[in-house]
Amino acid sequence: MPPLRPRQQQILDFIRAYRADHSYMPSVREIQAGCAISSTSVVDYNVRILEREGYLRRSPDISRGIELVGGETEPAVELISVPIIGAIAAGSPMPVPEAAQWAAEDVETVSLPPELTPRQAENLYALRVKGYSMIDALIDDGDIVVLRPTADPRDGDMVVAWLKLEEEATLKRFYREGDRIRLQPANVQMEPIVVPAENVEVHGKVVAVIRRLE
Amino acid sequence: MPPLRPRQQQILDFIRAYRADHSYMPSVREIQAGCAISSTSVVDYNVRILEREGYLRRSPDISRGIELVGGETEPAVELISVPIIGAIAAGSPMPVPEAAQWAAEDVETVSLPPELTPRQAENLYALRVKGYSMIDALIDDGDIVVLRPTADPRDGDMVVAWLKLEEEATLKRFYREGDRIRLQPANVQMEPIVVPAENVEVHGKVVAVIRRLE
DNA sequence: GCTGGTGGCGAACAGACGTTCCAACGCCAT
DNA sequence: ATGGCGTTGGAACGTCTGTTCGCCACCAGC
Repeated sequence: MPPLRPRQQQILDFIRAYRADHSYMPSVREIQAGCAISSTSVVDYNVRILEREGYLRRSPDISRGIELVGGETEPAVELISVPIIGAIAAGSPMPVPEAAQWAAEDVETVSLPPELTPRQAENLYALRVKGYSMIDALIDDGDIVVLRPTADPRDGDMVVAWLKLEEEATLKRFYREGDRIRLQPANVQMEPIVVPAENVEVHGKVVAVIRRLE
Repeated sequence: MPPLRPRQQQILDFIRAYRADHSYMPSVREIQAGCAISSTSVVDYNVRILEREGYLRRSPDISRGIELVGGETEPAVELISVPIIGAIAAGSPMPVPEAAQWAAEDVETVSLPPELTPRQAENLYALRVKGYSMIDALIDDGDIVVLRPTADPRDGDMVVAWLKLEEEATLKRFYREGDRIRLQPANVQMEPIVVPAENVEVHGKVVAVIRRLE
């Protein structure tokens, strides 16, 4: 980006400052007054340059339709809220994500920062881990695992698997091996388990793990 | 707050949905079209009620001057940004947080959601874990550990400890035992190590661990 | 019946607002 | 000078947009 002219920098600063006080963007005439410019056309002229240089975007013919392109435009859309719909523990029945639970008001939620948000962020849900049965997946008691529903995971994905016979939920890396499935602990020191495909029910794949200490 | 009429709920939902797609607020006529209302006066009538009930605020005579009153006006204060000032691995020198690094522009950062933010959130920094040497603390290669500087941790805190003799950084729970210090792995199956206090340098305590898969 | 309150409808008004056009100014190389 | 170029000023145009006003449908209570 080439350096901005004083006028353009002034206008950009004004827009940023305006945003701190209002939830909407300034109009051309407010920018004019705020920067002591004598004509709206000068504002339009310079805003047009700012748009060309990539500092902001405009929606034509829409009042106050300026958008700052920098990160701080809409943090709300970047911080997605994920419901913690239950707990997961070996031997306990697996909570299944149901749309009915999502709407409930009293469900605890975690917010995912942008860095943790997966590309496909729909229908995410979270589970709180109870006990130490997931320790071979490097998951501690109390950790939050964020999941995306998948019935058909790819090899190497970390999935939450329900072993029907053993009636046990487990968190492992998933590998298909013919008609059997190898579930590999994340901890390299530990041995994998291999089970028939029909004994495994994959509920979702892990997209993030969050541990809060202190 | 009294329950909203269907029309008002519909309008409120539309405004919230609109907000996800645009950085500006909808005009009365856009609400009209989006809610299949045949007159702008109906929109005005119901928006006026929504304002009276406290669901939103309006700036008179200002285009698109609706503001949602709900929490998402200033999410910036809830989402704190933590710099990732380096990597941590056994045998490599410990990165020390320095103010100089914080201001640097090219430092990668993580954002902590409100749920992860500790009560005392000042001078936080983060390290990216390299290798599998922290696996007994349930920390995987690539994990992000968020730290708060502490020279004097309390028993049971998970700390970043630098073993001077071994020239090794490690992540363990910290217990004082007379003039020695016991460093207890988070993984209960593993044995603690006990070292003289003068051989240990505590750099910070872990307040969160973030693991991103996929 | 009459009445008042609620909610919807359509049209019109007035101001807010983006956009355009043209003249003029300073600056610099020709 | 002379002309091109970037920038400013002033004004007007046309649309966008909030607001208002009158009218109607429905319903409950008198």
